[in-house]
Amino acid sequence: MIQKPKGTYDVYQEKGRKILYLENIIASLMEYYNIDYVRTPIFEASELFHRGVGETTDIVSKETYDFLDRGNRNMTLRPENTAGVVRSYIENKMYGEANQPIKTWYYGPMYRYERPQSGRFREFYQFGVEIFGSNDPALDAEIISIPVNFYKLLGLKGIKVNINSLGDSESRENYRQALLNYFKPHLNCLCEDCQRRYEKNPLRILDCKFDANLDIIKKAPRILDYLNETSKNHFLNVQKYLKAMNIDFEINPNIVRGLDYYTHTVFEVEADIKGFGSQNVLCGGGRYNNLVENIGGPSTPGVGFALGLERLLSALEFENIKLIEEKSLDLYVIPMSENEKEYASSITNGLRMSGFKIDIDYMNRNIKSNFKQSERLNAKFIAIIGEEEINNNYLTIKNNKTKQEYKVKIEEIIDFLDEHLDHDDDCNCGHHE
RNA sequence: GCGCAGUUGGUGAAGUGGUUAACACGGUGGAUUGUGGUUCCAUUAUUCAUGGGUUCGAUUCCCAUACCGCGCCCCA
Repeated sequence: MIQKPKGTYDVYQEKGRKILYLENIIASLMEYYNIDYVRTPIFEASELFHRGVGETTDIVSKETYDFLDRGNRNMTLRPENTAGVVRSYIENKMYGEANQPIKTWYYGPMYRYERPQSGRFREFYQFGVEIFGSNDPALDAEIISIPVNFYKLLGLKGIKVNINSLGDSESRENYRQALLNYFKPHLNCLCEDCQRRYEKNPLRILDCKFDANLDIIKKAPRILDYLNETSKNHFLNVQKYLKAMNIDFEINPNIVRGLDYYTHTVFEVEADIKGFGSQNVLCGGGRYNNLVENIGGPSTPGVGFALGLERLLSALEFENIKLIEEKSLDLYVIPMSENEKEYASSITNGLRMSGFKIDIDYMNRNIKSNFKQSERLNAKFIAIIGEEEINNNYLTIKNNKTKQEYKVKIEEIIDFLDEHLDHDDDCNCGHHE
């Protein structure tokens, strides 16, 4: 048996409908924000991610799907989409457009070679927004508002917004030095992972679950004390706008993010749901004012976020949020025998083109099984087509709920269905029978 | 990359070193030759992830591989 690759999954039936529904919500939400859709290739030159995401990040150093194409070019399946969107922004010279800032959203699969576990796949889908050309702190707040509003729209309750600031390059570098100096004499008190972090990304030490209770960690210098005046003001303003939008947040100085490109605001939205597993960060993002320049464009500020669809779906499931209604049909067509199938096909096709949801038996079931099938399909009406119906130009249509039967003339079927389907079955207003 | 636990039909699953692999749901056919959702009957895994090994014999024991699940690292 050929199996699907590790860490991937198939989408079908119920799950497929759910995902299509979410995709529609995303697209219409983005219209409200006046954000344009952007789509970039699933693979890019490997160098893009090395320069964009950062050579030293785990994502690039050990999690990418790399391959050599037939022209011996180094290619990588995108592990995230920010670098790709920035490349597209530069390559298409969007920085020159009149319409600034440039607001873009994307949705699609990302690839990371990791051990799968709860809420983590090798192929996973992200919805994200990237906005270029403005350093306005109000925009940082707008970015944070998108996932918050999206989750709210879906009815997801247990979410928590954590924000922090890494400051501009100057502040960030000062702080890094301070941390290195601070931890140097205590290195052997830290766990193995943290000793490695000391070399690679000292900010991460603060985030360690293992060492979290050590005094050295608790008393470590705090980034917020190292922000210069500009960075401090930016961060205060972001908070001001968040409050104006009524978005609850917490300042968490330990959020540093694993991607190298962040400056100023960084944030995470986590599922604050008891028992929800360890992969509880549903969304992450922040400002990246140096990224466009690093990738080779003009110095341009940017800010964005990405959220994972799989984690969102499992959070919704965990909170018992249904999203979609049960599938249903307007009419299920039952030909009595082989002789009526041609006629039944013609009726079915006509009604579909008139906007009804119709299906018909293709298993040549006996009538009893077909009635069962109509229930499985949640059909509101059943049409039985036999010799008598064909000869006399009518259909026997049965309301699957009330069991009432009607003989409906062929030319009146559309009117009949219109009339009976408009009024929902559980409407008790008494205006119609 | 590391650690732990799993893998039996369409589904949920029980089970044992030895030729019938329980039970339930679902599916199909019938009792009812054009009206079901109840009931009853029949049928539904030559096979227990894959490949090796031990054995007279393995789905059951051992090893390897694959995949799934959970955790670490990291991230969405």
